[in-house]
Parts: sequence; C-alpha cells; structure tokens
Amino acid sequence: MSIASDMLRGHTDTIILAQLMQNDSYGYKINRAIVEKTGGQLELKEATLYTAFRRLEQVGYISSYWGDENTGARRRYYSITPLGVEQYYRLAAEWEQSMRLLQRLIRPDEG
Amino acid sequence: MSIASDMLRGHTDTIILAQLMQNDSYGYKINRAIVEKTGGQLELKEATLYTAFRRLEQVGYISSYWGDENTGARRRYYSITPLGVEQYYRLAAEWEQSMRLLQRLIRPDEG
DNA sequence: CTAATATACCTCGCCTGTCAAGGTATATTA
DNA sequence: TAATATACCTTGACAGGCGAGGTATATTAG
Repeated sequence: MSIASDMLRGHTDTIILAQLMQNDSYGYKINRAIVEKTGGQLELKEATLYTAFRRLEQVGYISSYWGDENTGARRRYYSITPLGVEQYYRLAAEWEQSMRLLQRLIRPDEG
Repeated sequence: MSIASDMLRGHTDTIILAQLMQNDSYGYKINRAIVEKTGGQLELKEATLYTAFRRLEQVGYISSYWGDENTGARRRYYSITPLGVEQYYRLAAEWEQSMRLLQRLIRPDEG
C-alpha cells in the first residue's frame, strides 16, 4: 500500500485500540475495517497486526477470547480493557500533539 | 523531550530536508532551530541527527562542506541538492497523506 | 472433481531507524 | 580552574514492521 513503514511505526497500537474502542473484533476484520476506512490506502501486514495483538495483550491494554463459530475458521476476538481505553486517549492526544509539531516543521509556509 | 521516538521515526529526514529548504546550515544549528520552532517540545538526539546526515548524503539528497570559521569549533555545513528538493516535496506530500489517513483511523469522531 | 480464492490464524528472523553512552576539540563564563 | 556551551563523531543495543513461511476451513470457478 501507499503508506511507508516508518510513517506507520508507533501508530499501529493506536490504530488497533481505536478500532476496539468501537466494539470487540478479531484480527482479520479489524484489518478489513482499516482497509475500508482508508479507501484501500492502508492495510496492516499480518505479521505486524498479530505482533501488535501480542504486545497489547501482554501489557493489559486488550484481552482476548475465542469466538464460538460452528462453521468457518476460528476467530480470536479482542476487547479493549479500561487500561487500554486510558492508553488510547493518551496515544491519541500524543498523536495530535506530534502532528502539530510536525506540521510546523515540515510545512513551515502553512498552518 | 515530550514526543515519543516512534512518532518521530520516518520524519527525521523530512524535518532535516525542510530545514535545508530554507538555507544551508549545520547540525547543531539545525537542531537549535527545531527546538526553537517547537517551543522546546522536540529535539533530535545527536546520534539520530548525524546518522540521518550520513544517510541523506549517501543517497544524494544533501551535500556537505566544511565552514571556514577561524575561531570556535569547526562546522560541517549541509545543503540540499535538486534531488533532495524533489524528495522533500515527495515526503511532505506523503506526510500529509498519511496524516489524513491516521486522522480518520485514530480520531473517527472528528474531521 | 479440483484448483483457486477467501477467510482466519500464527511464527521466525531480517532490516532499519532511534538513542544511550561514549568520545574529541574549542571558546566562554563563573 | 571548573563548568558550560558550542560543535563534531561512532558503536552497539533495542524495538517495531514485515517478508516468507506455515496451518486450517469454506466457497467459487472451470
């Protein structure tokens, strides 16, 4: 896709948490949602996605449970924890902050 | 400083090129300018800064020359090349693009 | 029937950018 | 004369993204 790896780095967790703020979901679907919301311009690589889930669960920002599908492939659902909600707000605020700084530095002739 | 490493990652080159779009400058001063422009909220670590200079020079986006100070520490000045100017516009556009995507994903309830 | 595609999960190991820690040298200020 | 500011530099550790590989089920096309 079009977005560079290094632009994404550090935002993966925020993106995932933001998705889980809406509702519980599973890996594949979360990724589909991202593709859809960005008009196909961004897609998390599977390795990136699942690595992030491990990381986020380890520190207690999300928790997981197996879905009870009786057909099709099994799904591992994730839900955001209260700690994760806190972290989401923190990361989102941090993102806005850094965005403003970068705007000043990268586009000095604009806002 | 307040901004996280991973938020910065991938933007260092863009920030440096943006500075050199204004005028030739040297490492220490570029960093001072960044600190000043962000009200002390962002400062590139020296290792990061000088690594970036090597990287950018290697691919031909910047070129360097020693200043002719006859007092004080020596200064290595950098100037942006035509190739670097192109790259700056490309990176700046990419940044705006990715910023909009992230806005949609991270702050779904806003613009 | 069978191959391809979509859904759905996972791990290993490489690569690359950041940075802590260390270093050198000159000029000014306390 | 010690500390601080200016000014440069490198090494090695670390962490996140991802290519490449794997598993398994369901559907669709030929």
